[in-house]
Amino acid sequence: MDSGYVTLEQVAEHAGVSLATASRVINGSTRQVSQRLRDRVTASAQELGYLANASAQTLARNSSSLVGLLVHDIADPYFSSIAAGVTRCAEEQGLVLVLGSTGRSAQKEGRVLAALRSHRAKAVILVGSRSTDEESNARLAREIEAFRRQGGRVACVSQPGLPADTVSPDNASGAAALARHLMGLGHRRFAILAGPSDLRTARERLDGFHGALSAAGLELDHNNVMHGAFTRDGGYESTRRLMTLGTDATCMFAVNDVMATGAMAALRDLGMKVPEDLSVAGFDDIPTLRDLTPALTTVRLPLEEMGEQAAGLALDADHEGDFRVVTVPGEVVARESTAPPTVR
Amino acid sequence: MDSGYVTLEQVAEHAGVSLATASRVINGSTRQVSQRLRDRVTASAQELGYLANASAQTLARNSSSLVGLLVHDIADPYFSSIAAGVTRCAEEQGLVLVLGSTGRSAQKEGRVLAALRSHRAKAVILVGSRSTDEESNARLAREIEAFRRQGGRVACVSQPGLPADTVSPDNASGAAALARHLMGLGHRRFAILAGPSDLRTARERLDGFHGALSAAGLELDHNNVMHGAFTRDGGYESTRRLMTLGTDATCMFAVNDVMATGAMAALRDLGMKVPEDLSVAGFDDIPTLRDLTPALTTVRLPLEEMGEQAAGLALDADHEGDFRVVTVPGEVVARESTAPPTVR
DNA sequence: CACGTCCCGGAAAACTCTTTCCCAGAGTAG
DNA sequence: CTACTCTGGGAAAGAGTTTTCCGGGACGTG
Repeated sequence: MDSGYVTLEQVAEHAGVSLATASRVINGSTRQVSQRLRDRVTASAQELGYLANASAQTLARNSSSLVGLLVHDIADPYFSSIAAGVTRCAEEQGLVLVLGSTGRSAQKEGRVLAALRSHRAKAVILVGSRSTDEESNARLAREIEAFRRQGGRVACVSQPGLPADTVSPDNASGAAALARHLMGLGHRRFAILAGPSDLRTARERLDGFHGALSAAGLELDHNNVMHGAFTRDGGYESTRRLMTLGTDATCMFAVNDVMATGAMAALRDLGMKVPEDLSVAGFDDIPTLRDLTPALTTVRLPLEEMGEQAAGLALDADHEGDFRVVTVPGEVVARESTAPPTVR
Repeated sequence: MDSGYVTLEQVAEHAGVSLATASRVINGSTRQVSQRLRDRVTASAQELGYLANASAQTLARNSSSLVGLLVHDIADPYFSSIAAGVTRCAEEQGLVLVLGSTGRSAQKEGRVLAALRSHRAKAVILVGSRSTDEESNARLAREIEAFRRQGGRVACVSQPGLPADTVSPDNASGAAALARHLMGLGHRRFAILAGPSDLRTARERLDGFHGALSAAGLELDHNNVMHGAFTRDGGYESTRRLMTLGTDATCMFAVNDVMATGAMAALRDLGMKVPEDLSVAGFDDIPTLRDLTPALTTVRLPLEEMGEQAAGLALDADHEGDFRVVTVPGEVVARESTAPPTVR
């Protein structure tokens, strides 16, 4: 019961070959090794219970098997769904996933990125849109460049515009399609829970929705657009505020499902019925939230697949050219939370 | 604009000191370095943009700043909540979190554990109960031992009985308290969605609930205990099965919230009203599921805190004695999904 | 003033791999 | 039969840190 480590040198000695040969057998390099020695080495490794020292390998190869995943909040089902896709993909390739939860802090993000660089991570996947603040985006772009210069690959989800491969939902089109669907039900006056005004994803969904209304000749009353946090509680708060101020809307669009969840809770607390008193629609189609009642009309995004795709982009080593952008369409899913407006 | 790396040697040269001195300054070893040299080194490091090579450090120190977190499924809100707590704690200590999603496969679990060993991870946190299968538990125990022999620390959440520090919810007491609460409402005949029969957590909750019923002189009809998957769909399926077979229960206990969610969906699809036709209670109090209607009566567990506590146990370096067990009490939260039984 | 002690700087070994370079032997073409 | 090319094995040079060990100077004591 030795408590120490078995090194490759010990394996080599046990097998009666040189260190070089042992290394070539264990990691399957380009060089050939005769079947005889090959068997001897694998048998010895097996017998001694050899486990390679990952840091030594990383040091020697100057490249590790680590892959980074940066999300804002892993407890948010939006991110955890994407994370599940990334995990699956990383595991398939025998890579080790490093999870960073940044809480939307650019500083934390920088720290994690530096740690990944310091570990010579093979790739990093940045999930979730940053602010539209030019300066912090520029800093992020620089960090990405530094990462890439060191031989790492970078992919983003939901953050187009960065110097990296990107998987991005078509927020504008999805929101526009949703708007058209809702207009088709007969709605003419909308309220929007628009999330933070400087968040790219929120902004695109708002603009897409707004654009479709305009195209149909409808105005969007400024008083009906509420900005607030991109969370369940943000949706709750914004809705209460909206209702306190009063609104003539017959339908409310929350730019993501968790905000819509908060909205429905607020309406319930206010004694309003969805969809009878007000229709509510969201965006994302978070799996865990599909069991809400009334079931939420929303725009479905294949979150897990998006995670897988991003991982695929980041790990597809032999691509060198321009940055690829995969646009993921959203699909309107009509459920019970929306209905034709009640005639008053 | 060099595309390469800055090494400590370059920093040392730039500062006009030896490699040893530079190392002592940068990582703050036990040895003293004069203020003068200290300043010179930090200035040089700053100026050159030095970033330590983590694998070289790991190799030299034989210990890394990696911490592993093993969950069954990161998309499950139970695990992602706990993960959020662990992440926070790890980040505070400047550690890098490695996420492994095992999908309840002992084999995958073994692979991730080996990877962590190979990286000389400082600690690993195993979340979620394994099966009650003796053999796979023994194998896991051996892996844990191997990990610890290499100097790593181990903590578990919800998996007592392993040779490691443990944070464990008091499943039996929580379920018993819930049972008493439901009996207090007037229920006498219960149905139970019991999850997999070989899953420790599920079993404990079932036994705790059952025990409280027995203590009150109530029988639990075997036909009213449904085993099935520990998931939303498992809950859905089990409920449909139960209803097809027919039941005299007035109240249903699902051993976790996600199963309860599936149960409520199934009841809705069958045209039954909760709680009028049947009361439903769950366990865990998953934050994302708090907005279900009717709101779910459940047993609240402080999931994020549990994650933090586990991380705390695993990272509290100067504890050497026996395995510590932190038992986390659950608190019954009465909501709308349960009500006194309707007199028929 | 001689001697021991302390403090701090540097040289070099150690950590465990990968990979380059060299070499011996076998096979092949002329 | 010579000269050349392959093939596969081994020695050794890295990769970037940490840490041990050694030594020189300052300081205090007798």
